[in-house]
Amino acid sequence: MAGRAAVPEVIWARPERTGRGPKPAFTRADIAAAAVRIADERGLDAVSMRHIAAELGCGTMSLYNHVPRKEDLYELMLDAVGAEHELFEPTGDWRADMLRNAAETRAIMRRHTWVPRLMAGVLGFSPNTLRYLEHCLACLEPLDVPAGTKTELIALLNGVVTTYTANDIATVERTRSVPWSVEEENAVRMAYLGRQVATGAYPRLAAAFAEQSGPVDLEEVFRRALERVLDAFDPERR
Amino acid sequence: MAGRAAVPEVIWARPERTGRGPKPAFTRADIAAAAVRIADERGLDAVSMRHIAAELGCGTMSLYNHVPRKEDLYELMLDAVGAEHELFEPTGDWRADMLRNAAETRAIMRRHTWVPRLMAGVLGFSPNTLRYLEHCLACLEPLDVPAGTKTELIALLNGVVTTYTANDIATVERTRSVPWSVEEENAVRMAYLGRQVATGAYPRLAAAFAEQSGPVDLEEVFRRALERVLDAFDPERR
DNA sequence: TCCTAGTTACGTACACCGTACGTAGTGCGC
DNA sequence: GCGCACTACGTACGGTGTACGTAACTAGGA
Repeated sequence: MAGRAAVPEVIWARPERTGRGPKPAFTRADIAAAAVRIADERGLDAVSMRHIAAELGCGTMSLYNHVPRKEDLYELMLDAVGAEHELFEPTGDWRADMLRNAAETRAIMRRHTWVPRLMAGVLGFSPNTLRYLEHCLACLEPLDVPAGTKTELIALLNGVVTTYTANDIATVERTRSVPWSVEEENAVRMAYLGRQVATGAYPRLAAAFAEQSGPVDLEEVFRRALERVLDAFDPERR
Repeated sequence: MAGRAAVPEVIWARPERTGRGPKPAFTRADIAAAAVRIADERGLDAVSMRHIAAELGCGTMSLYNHVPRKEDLYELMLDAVGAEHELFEPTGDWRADMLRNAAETRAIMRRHTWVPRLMAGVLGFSPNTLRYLEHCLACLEPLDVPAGTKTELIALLNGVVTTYTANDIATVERTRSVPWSVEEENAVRMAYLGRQVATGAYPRLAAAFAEQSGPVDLEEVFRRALERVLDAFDPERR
């Protein structure tokens, strides 16, 4: 152990202010809000310490008094958008409540298309994440299964929401700083896919393509996936 | 449209070589292999054009003759590890076959801990992805549901595998270039979580914590999640 | 056969990134 | 009132992706 660097504390365990010295010109929340604003408007890659500082009208290095590392900034950002979850009063219908939670998560991700990318790298138990977890458990109160199963349900459902929504918005986030539109990029990718399938190298895939008439309703696909997951945990449906 | 930049072709649609000029000193596959090697050994953040060039013993800018943008490199990397999927002969038991596919995906991600992070940003229909998709459809041949439902099953299952495995390995990837160990970082995070739960602010979460006796077997949790998803699509189980 | 056009390889250069470090000034706790 | 812990911030360093220019090379058309 001797000589080894100590593990820094989680950002949430670090006190925002200790009392001594000049009054800070901005708070941790200000920084997070600025970062979120930048990510929303100009994409996640535009979230640099310099840009945040510019947005806040302060020097770049001042930020490090509030946020020790950039990775902590990412946790702040995720926590900030986590606050957008409405922690409504559970209705007693756990399926409906969880569907509502899922819909809200999806909506949040649509508003902040960079969220899935950050979630893939950060395992955060931020205050708002914990609050949301607790809220989900409250919604699941009527469900008569062990608590461990409930957390598994929450994890599974959140995972499905994330991956499904991430696929929808991946192109949006990618084409952020590029001189062509999302639709154009999608068209190119779909054209390639169509050409590949047409070669005959993927017969079953081709059949699946041929089967579908008209455009897929992504919202409907999403809804079905959620229902399936909920079914898998519903004692009355098995 | 006039004056607008054209959308570049998907990397897979670009021919590897057109015939004129000097013989290339390395191939696209060489670049992908070098990138994967670096990512495995030193983490995804170490995958820079300069490092790849050093690994290949060539100039940095030479790479751009083979890979127009770095994002394309990411697609190459994902396709390269996609080749590690064993496309076995379907047994006729679609559940067993899909479980095997899922286990392989999980194993691949454990070998290449950077995969989830890349998958969150790249929507790729690379050759190996298409082959894997076709293979999954072959495994699902005995399942008597519409083709659309089968693709939904594949998507849902892959999503679950990704999110579950990503959570396991997120810390591994994060602590790559940092002077403390994964265990130490996890300990700090868990300590914080324990402290928060102990405050009493999250009673249901606390109850869930108290309920579990002994450490959770992540592998078992994973297996259960898969079974649940498969159940949701199994006509004989509903 | 030779010429030329398209490709490859590669060095230089630029704008940008995270952040280590040093300095100056502020205001709470003793 | 003093000291010290804290804030703010400028400078600088080593890294990044990649635009651009140049030289060498080779296949196809004359």
